[in-house]
Amino acid sequence: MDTNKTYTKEEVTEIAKSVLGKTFGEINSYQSKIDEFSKGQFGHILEEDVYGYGANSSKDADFKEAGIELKVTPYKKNKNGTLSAKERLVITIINYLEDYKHNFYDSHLYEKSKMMQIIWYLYEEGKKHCDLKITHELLYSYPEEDLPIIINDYETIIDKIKKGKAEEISEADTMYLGACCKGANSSSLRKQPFSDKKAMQRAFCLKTSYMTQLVREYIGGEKIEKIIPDKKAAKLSFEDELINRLKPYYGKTVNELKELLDVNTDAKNVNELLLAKMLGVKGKVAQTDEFLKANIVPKTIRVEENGRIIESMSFPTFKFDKIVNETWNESDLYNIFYTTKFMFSIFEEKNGEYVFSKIKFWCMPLSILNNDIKDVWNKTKKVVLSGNIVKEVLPNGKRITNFPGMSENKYCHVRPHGQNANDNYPLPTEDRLTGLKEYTKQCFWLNNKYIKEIIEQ
DNA sequence: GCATGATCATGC
DNA sequence: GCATGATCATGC
Repeated sequence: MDTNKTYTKEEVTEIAKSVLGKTFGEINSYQSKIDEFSKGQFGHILEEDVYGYGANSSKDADFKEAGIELKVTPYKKNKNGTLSAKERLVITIINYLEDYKHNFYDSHLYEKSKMMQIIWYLYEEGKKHCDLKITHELLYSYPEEDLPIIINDYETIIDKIKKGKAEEISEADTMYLGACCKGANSSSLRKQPFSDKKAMQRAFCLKTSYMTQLVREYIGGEKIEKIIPDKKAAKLSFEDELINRLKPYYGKTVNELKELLDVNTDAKNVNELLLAKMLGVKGKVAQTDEFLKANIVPKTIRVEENGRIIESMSFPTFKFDKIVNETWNESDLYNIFYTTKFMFSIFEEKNGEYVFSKIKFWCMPLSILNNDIKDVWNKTKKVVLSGNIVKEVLPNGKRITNFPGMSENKYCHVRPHGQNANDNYPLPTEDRLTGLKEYTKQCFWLNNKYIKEIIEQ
């Protein structure tokens, strides 16, 4: 193997093109050994067998002369025919003790990501790794319209390190560039410069939601509407820019907004339509380039005249046989809160009419996620696993359960969420009291009182 | 008044 | 058919 091989930019891409349509089994030189190889091997096979250099995690770029980093990454086809990235694209480990000294263009992150030769393979469940096929490649550098957001993300992460809060950095804090936890236990704890608290090791990454849009754009050929097409001209961060655009509408009633924006409907999703109009979006706000890439989920919140928020906020139902077989960090609940930023549109009741009062961006603080929310999840798992779901059946047929209720935890609870009580998922353990083998679909809800606290912060 | 179980309505 | 957001019903 020639470890001194150097390539030009063109050669790197030319070689990437030469493996399109091939499986990993076809391109590796010792196929007999790798019917089943580990996940980290995908990149090594490209590095060693295709480009002919040794595995490399040094500070230099993979192709130093060309200034290019090689990235091999999976995508998948969803049941509904759409494409998604299978995972986030990890760029480089964050060095808490050093990275805060550098601005974006001066950073190790930029060095490792300013130009990346991305090679995509199609992940298919149940297939052997050697049978997975490489299908697309892209010589990628940050698009001009994404760069201001990525730089702002970098600064957000660095700011948290400077504030001595490295242990609180969540992927949902930022939009496209995330800081994801690397390592599962206390052996992955690292020192940080401005606090005595140790923080979990983290890496800079392009978020899964960002990679999904890249896949849909380059592999799927999709064109997606942007809220701010020219971000270079924008002086404010994306969030502040949105708030600025919406501010003129603060304090107006729903009826005034309908009139002003020429929305003539009494449909249930009228608030969604109004928001789109206020932002000058033709389609749905949730389906714009920025919201999809950043995994921002818009939610409407209504506050009653007396200040109460009547409804708690629901999340997707969980499958009983799935939750009992997962660890906390693998769970859907953890991943929703770890990666999702919410945009709350708040409507307040005044004199019997709803007034658009403001929007607020929010993500779940890690300190709550990994304590209270985790406790509720653990208890739920235990209830399902032990078969102790039903506590009592009332004469009217209503079933009182042992799932963690609203009064047990300040932040979230578990409650039914199906078409009706007979909309069931199978149980891994028969329910002891009733002998039921399946049970009403349930989901986690954010407590209405906690939502009130969030929007008042 | 509020927690909790249940259900409706809409859109994909 | 089902997920999701919205809402109802009951009883303490």
